[in-house]
Amino acid sequence: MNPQSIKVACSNCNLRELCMPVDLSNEDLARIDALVGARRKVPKGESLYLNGAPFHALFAIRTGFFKTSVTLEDGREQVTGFQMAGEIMGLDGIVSDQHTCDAVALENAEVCVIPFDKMEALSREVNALQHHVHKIMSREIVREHGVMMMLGSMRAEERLAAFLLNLTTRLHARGFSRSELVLRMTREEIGSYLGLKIETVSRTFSKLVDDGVLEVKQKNLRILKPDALREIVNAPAC
Amino acid sequence: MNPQSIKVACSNCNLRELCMPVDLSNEDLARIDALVGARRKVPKGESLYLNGAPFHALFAIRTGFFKTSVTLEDGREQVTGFQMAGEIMGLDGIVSDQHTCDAVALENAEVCVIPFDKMEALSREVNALQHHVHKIMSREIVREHGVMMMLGSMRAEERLAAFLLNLTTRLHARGFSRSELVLRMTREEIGSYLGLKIETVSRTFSKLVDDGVLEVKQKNLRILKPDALREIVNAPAC
DNA sequence: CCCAAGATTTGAGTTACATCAACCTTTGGT
DNA sequence: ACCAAAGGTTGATGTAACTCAAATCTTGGG
Repeated sequence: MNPQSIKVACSNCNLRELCMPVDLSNEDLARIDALVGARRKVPKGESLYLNGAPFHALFAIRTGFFKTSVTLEDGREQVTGFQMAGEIMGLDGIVSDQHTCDAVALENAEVCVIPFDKMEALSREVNALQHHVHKIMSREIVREHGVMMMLGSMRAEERLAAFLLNLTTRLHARGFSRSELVLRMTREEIGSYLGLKIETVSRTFSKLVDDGVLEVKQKNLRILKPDALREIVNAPAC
Repeated sequence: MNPQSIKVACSNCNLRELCMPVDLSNEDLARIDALVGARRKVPKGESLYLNGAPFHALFAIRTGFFKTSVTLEDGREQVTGFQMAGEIMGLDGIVSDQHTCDAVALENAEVCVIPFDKMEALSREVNALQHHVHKIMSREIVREHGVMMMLGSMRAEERLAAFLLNLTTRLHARGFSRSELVLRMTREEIGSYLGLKIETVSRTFSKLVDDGVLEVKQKNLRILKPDALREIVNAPAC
């Protein structure tokens, strides 16, 4: 198929149920189609936006994989999340009309650009869209509560187990295997996200392999005992 | 003044500029007045809502001080934030129509109850309100990025310094001193928020006192060297 | 006013994770 | 295809923060 012939339209996007409200009338759906102005390709390693960049749009990931991170003056980076197809990025920029974190593609990616002023205008008219936007932002707040719990209260093995379960859950919702996955990020990025050093991430992976919970071949993982991962998260200090 | 005579109205609320959009017409302001259904008193130690409770309203703090926290199955609690007058609580409940954290008053408090369906309806008509709500949610997301940075990348002394600077900044915006404050939370709650044990919090306070940065008398703090606190946050590992 | 329960501080010893270091593996540019 | 650079693993050692323990201080109910 000719790339140019791919219609930029939510209505025939196979991610629709992930990033758009359900139960829209055809008319409303057409209006939402009109909302998505353009697509943008982001090659692996390049940024979708950087801290300080002016904010004017949200981004819905069509394909690819991103990390977001904040950086301290002295250079310390904290990865705040990993985002995959169907997820919305850029919410951090609304409050100050500037982005306050970096969003970098971890593999070649393509995003739908959703101009925020147009989205606000349309969500005044389409109630389902309005509520959907509120839910997306609320979901992000709740997700971050989980990260805070992980960083503040869990030990290394629990953090890694929680991270892997979270990844596989989201991948499975996108039609991938529950038990096999390919990590798109480096050990260092995992460590930054989990508040651990790279050596600790590596050792914790090795321990899970020794325990027969995981198979690890580079970035390819196979989860042999998903219940063991769940036990690690729930029944910790033992 | 008779308590009953206090009018429930944003238009004459001295916190208006903290929790409401500015530059509203008198007409829009009146409609926002009508939005705030009731006030609710929350005595010290009691909850405004708990994890699992049905969500139907946001809450604007009029007086008092809250903590929010999430709890793991095994009982570990992670404090996710401390909230003071003018701040909005309950955003976590939107995504699933249930609250997903606990909100507990750390001193006698009073909140304005903002029914969420009414707020959505009005924000379809008052653009400034709509954008204000988006900003509030975005601000919370950005705040949580900062907490993640704190938990994932800072050492105990940096975390406490960042915490104190954040508190005094917010208190100062409400007309309080930049240098003196009264902690409304226990050392344990500070520790939970900062991902530290109570003994570490206590020792870190003691070190800051030894260094002449702080005076601590119970929950009363005086910041003697605010610049020293800023240096601790920015120039860490030394 | 008193006392029990809760909160805080401080000291001593322990540990999970970090740091330092060496080595191995993979990747991408020429 | 080669090689330098980047990513990853593993071992030895260090340390910030945790745990355990005891003493002190504060607070609220009767």
